[in-house]
Amino acid sequence: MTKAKPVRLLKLTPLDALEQAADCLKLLAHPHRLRMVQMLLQGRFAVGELAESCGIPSHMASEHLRLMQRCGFMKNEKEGRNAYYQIVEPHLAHILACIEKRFGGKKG
Amino acid sequence: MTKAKPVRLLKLTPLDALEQAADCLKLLAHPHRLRMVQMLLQGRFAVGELAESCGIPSHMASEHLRLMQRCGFMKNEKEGRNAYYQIVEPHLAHILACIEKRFGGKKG
DNA sequence: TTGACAAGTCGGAACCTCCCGATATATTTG
DNA sequence: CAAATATATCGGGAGGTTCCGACTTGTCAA
Repeated sequence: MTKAKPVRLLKLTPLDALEQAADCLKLLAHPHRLRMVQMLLQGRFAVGELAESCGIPSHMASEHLRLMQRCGFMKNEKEGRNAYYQIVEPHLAHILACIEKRFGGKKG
Repeated sequence: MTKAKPVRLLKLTPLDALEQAADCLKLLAHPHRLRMVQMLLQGRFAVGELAESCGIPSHMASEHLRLMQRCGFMKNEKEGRNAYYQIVEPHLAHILACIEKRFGGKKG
């Protein structure tokens, strides 16, 4: 026997799946995008409303939303001159819940 | 009354807390760091073992670990010429569970 | 049709992250 | 002591992200 590494019964996610996961987390890892996701999990909002709540110009909100739409987090519906976005990735609710639990879902 | 924005009873995390959250997520958003966290949630490992499992040189693992230590995710214990790392942020387990549920905790 | 408004797109500057080779420090072994 | 091993640190180049102003497109209202 050659040193016999103790393999300790690990459950490891393959690295290429972790790479996908990392890409999704990178997308979430932005305060304005987190705020938009948090709002959209609670209601229906147009780009301008999301932008105002983040304190950014609406063309930047539009870019953030486009990124999140591309990776399958959300879709949009046009209505007159407004565009309403909607979460379509169900796991976002779980992850946001984790984040809120750690970073002030409650008072402090 | 002036237009009376419908405030829709939203629960919003303040932007500065979301900024902290985003910083933590950025740190997690890397396939090798995710693998290391996943391993350390299941056992005790030295830098070299973590590095080997990620397929990277150990001095790079060391850097990743230092970043995660700085932000309070983990601490280390030296033992002879080895350094063993240990998760100290309890919420990492929850977030990793979310990630595994979405990105192949099981087979596919 | 004209003007105002909402949303989306484009190009570029500033900044940050990732990765690497080289080097440093500490510990054990001969 | 010198050599080997494990970990940590440093400097820099490549590539990516964020943000912004300027512009375009599409819609509604007068």
